[in-house]
Formats: sequence, C-alpha cells, structure tokens
Amino acid sequence: MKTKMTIEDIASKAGVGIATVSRVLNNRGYVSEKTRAKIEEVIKNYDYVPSATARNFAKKESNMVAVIVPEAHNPYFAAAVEGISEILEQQELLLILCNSDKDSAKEEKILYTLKQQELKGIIVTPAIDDLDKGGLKEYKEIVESLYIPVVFMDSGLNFYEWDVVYFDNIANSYNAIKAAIEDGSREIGIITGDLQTKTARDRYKGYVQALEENGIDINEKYVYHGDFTVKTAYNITRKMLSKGKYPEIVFTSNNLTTIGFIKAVYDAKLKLGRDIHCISFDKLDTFEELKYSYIERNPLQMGRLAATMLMERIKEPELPARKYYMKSKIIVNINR
Amino acid sequence: MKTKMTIEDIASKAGVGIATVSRVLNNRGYVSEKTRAKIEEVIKNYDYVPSATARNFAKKESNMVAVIVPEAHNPYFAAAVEGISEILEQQELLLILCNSDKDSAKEEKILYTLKQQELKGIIVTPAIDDLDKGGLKEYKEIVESLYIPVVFMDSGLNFYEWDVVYFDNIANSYNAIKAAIEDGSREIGIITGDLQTKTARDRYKGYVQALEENGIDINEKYVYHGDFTVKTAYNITRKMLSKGKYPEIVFTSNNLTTIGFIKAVYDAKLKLGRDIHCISFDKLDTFEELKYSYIERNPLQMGRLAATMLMERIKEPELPARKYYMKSKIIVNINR
DNA sequence: ATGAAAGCGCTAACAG
DNA sequence: CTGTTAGCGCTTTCAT
Repeated sequence: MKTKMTIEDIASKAGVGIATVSRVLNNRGYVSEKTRAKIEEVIKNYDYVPSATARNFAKKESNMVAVIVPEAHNPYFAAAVEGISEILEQQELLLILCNSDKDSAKEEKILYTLKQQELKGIIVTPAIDDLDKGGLKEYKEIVESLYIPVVFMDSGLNFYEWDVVYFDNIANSYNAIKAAIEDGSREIGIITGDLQTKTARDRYKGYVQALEENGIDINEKYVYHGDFTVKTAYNITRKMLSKGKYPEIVFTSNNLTTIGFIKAVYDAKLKLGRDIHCISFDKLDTFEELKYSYIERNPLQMGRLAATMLMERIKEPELPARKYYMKSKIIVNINR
Repeated sequence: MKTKMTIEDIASKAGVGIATVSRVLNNRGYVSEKTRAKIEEVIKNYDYVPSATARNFAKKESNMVAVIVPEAHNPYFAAAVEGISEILEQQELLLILCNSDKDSAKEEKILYTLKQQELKGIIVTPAIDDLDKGGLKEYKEIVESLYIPVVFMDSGLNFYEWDVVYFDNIANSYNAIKAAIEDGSREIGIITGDLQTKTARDRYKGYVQALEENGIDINEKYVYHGDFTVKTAYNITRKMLSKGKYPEIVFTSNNLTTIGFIKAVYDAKLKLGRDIHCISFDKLDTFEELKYSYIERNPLQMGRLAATMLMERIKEPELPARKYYMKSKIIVNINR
C-alpha cells in the first residue's frame, strides 16, 4: 500500500465497520475477541497508524501541552522543561516548547498562536515578572481568553485565581542571610541585580529583612548595585577589593553575579573562603570544590510539580487555585 | 458569545460565505476591500480564532516540527534546541520537544507517536550513535516509514541518504592534539570515555592519529580509561597524580571529564596550567579564568543549521542528502 | 457486539 | 469577486 491508509481501508480489509475499528483502536466498548484479533492483524499487516490530527479534530481536543519559558537554554529552565517532559511523557502527552526570549510582545504572540491549537493546557513562566505594575490586568485578560488550564511556573504572579509554583525569592534570600548570621557573620554585603526587576528587588528585600530582624544596620557601602551579569559583578568586585575595606561575606544575588565575583576574587589573588566569603543565590554546578555558600533550588522538581498541577487541573477544572512554594536548601560553607 | 466561534458563525455575522472568510483568514485569493474590512471587523468583535486542528486536518498537514534529543537538560542540547526554536519561530512553526533519555526503545516509541501527528518534519539526535553495528538497518526502516523529512543532528549516522549536521569527533580531537603538538608538547595523555560508545572511540581515534602522524608513540600508561563522568575522571586523576609520573598534558575527552580532572588537580594542591595542563573536549562555560585549552563547539549554531536544512528539505524534498560538518575552534592555552 | 450515519471546522475546487 | 459544496479521517450516538 503506497498511499496512507485510513480507518476505512482497515475496516473494509477486515470486513467490518469503521466504528468497530475505532473501538479496537481506542480499546473502548465491546468488540468480540475474534473481530478484534482480525482487525489487529490487518492493522499490523498494513502498518496502519491512525491520524492524530483527525482524531484531535473529531474530539475537539489535542494531546498537547505547551510550555513557554523566557530562556530555553538557561540551565535552570532547561531542567524545569525536562521535569515537565518527564510527567507529560507518562501521560502520553506531547510537549510544545516556546521561547519568549524575555519579550512580552513575543510571549503575547505565542499565546495567540497557541490559542488556535486546542491544547490540553499551558505552563508558562511569564517574560516579565513585574506585572503588578500596570500590565497585569491586560495580561490576565489574555490568559483567561485562552479558556484552557494554565499553570504559572517560577513566577511572582501570585495574584488572581491561578495555579502557581515557584521559589520565593524573598524567603530564600532571607533564610540564606539568616543562616549566615546565625553562623556568626555580621558584615554581609550584597551585589544586587537591576532593582527595577522584581526578582532583584525581592532578593534584596530578603537580605534587608534578615539583617534588620537581627539588629544589624544596613551599611549602604556594602550594597553594590549590579545587574545580574558576570561582567558587572566582576567589575564591582574588583573595585570593592581594591579599596581594601570590604565585607566579610558578599551575597551574590544570582548565579552570573557569583561567577563574576569569584573570578574577580581569583584575579585579585585572594582566596575564596579565606580572604572573603560568598553566599550565592543558586549553586554553580560546575565546580563543587569551591568554598562558598549557596541557595540550592531544584528546577527539575519544579517542572515536575508544575506539570503535575496542570494534570490535576485538567482532570478537575474547578479545583481552587493552588500556590506552591518550592523549598530550597541553604548550604552554609564558611569556616573561620 | 460563550461557545467557541466557528468560521460559519463569522460568515453569517458578516453576511458572507465561509469561503470568503477563509480567504481573508489565509490572505489568499480575491476579496474586495469592503468585504474584507467587514469580515475583519466581525472577527475582531467576536474575538474569533480559527482552529488550527481543523485547518491541519483539512490540509492534511500541520504546523509542527518535532525535535528528539537524548538529554533535554544537557546545556549542549538545550542550546541546540534554542537554535532550532529560533528558526522555527521565524517560520511560524511549533516545536515539539521529545526526550529519548538515551534510550533507544523510548526513542522508537516517540517516533511511533510522532508518526501519527502529520508533522512537517523531525530533527533527531539518535539515542545511540553506534548503530553501524547491527541496529542500523532496522532503524533506517523505522525512520523511512515516517514518510516525512528528517534531519539528523549531532550524530555519527552519516550513512544512507539522510541529511546530517554534526561535529566531527575524530577531526576535532585530531586538530586539538595536533595544535598542542605544534605548540611544543610531546607527552600527551588522554582520559577516554567508555570505548564501547562511538563518541568515545572517535575522540580516542583522533588522539591516536594526531600522535602517530607526528611520530609520537602512544604511551599506554598515559591512556586512562574513563567513562565521561566527573567522578571517574576525578578518581583517575587523583591516582595519576599520586604516582608522581604523569603526562605533561591530559586530553580530557568530554566536559564532565574535564571537571573531574580539574577538581582532582585542585585537590592535589597542584596548579592547573603550571604543574599540569589540560585540553578539554568542550569548553567549560562557567570559569573563563581557568588556564586550560579546549575545543569550542557551537551547538546553538548547530541547531540553527539543522532547522534550516529541514526547512530546505521540506521545500524541496528531492534535494540530494547533505552532510554538514560543523567547524570548531581550538583554543590552545599553554605557557611554559 | 456491530454498523450506519452525522458531524467536527476548515480548505479547495468549482460554478457563477 | 463570492458562495456552494465536497471532502479530510476519526469519534460518537443510535439503531439493530
């Protein structure tokens, strides 16, 4: 058989009606053992595969879930996507991966495209995590006009009745700094991200809170304003070290900042873990022997959880919205 | 309007036939400015979105391309996927991501599922790169029974009439070792991967070739049999260093091996780039200040290329098969 | 237990 | 320029 077989071909070859073939295909309803065997044989012989497109169309639903992330290659999101993929695979669902590239306009366009696909659901990490300003209302409308289950992942969008799973930036920073304080540190600096962004602000907030609650005044000199890039962190750190006076510990508030920081310490011929310490927001998975402290998140687990929540919501659309805050480990590694 | 609108609803609201609506939707064929405007207005008013499922079904083709990788979270593949995603997005194509988890059986199952989807094409990195042994014929049949364009990415499967894009392991190793020799090194060791795998074997081959062509005998003592894991590389290196007698340079034949090696050097209180050197297959993107040499591949570019090749083949299915070998940079960083 | 038939929403001739 | 109509391949009543 050259041309693609259809269910009708199979039915006629097997001498039965198409409904019967459909039944064995879906393993649903009554079919006598004899006819089932016959049909299965024909299917095997002719190498027939049902068309998912036709099936989806007839049922007005697909076997697909979309995932929108702001940076597909970022190891953090790559791991999350893998976690999602794991769960979807168990459910025989296909995963459509979309990269918004941190661009809200792109994200909106993606959402529009996805709206046409009769998806089972969507897992999204919004391009902008700072929608509480103005755009939130509009965003809410777009999301709701999808009319399909949506789970928000790694997002501060904990408003409205949406399912959310994420790591709490404030709490994680707070806990890490608190752990350092309990470990005996007093002079703790920070290299922040761009404080225009919610992520950077929240991490800074946690830092401030932990110090204040422990009766430590914020030393403005020890608050270094970075932008979550290696380069800036490097420059800041070089300058900091060259001044001679610097904090005992620096809270590097994202992984790239940590890398720039460590590189600068190294280049200044100082020894990390002896001359100066570091608490990193996120572990650097490459070099475990480095002497530093960190907040360890588990994005793979976050992905699994997001997908699981989506599955639950698909099954029970009327479930109340759930907010799930992922726990992180705080690893303190300072010796004096 | 509560229930989902169809093209018919729009047609009747606009007082036209459905074919006309279809025309404006697809921006194809003649439609008077006046009716077009009218229809567009209705579409906007009722927030109508055409069903991609129905459309795909009617056209017997979809707007999707699938990508199968053996490890979704591996930064190397994550970057490749991002490259693919970039190209597909330009073509308004959706990307279905599948993770075979290095498991051939899983890959086969994925292929079967994908066969049902009327995809535009598939980009695949086979789970096993060593099919020239026995399974190749069977694999070939499976792939060909897909009846859709397939591009192989990062695979040694350069047999048959298939489109392939990949980095040549033999050539890259060869070039790196050759560069080191030209730089003045004679004592070059290697930590291999599992030589049962084609990747490990090819990297070893390139190493051997470069030495032989330059009249350097292979010193079996300097060939360390690893398995591409950090742990094994670490242990091997510790043992190597403790013996006192070790090569001047070690070719660490994958990135995890490099990490294990560097860690061990560090723990042995030796200095990388002074006491011992390292040529790494793949750059470690975290710490640029490390003193080592490496082969730098560009998986993002590989992904872009794979997707571009696929687009070309979709457009012209009769194109002769193309083999594209990606170039890599060799960075030598040894000072004596 | 099985078959006939009516869609699902859209595209693509074809006729006007 | 526009409307009518015949599918696309499958699911799902509804009879039998």
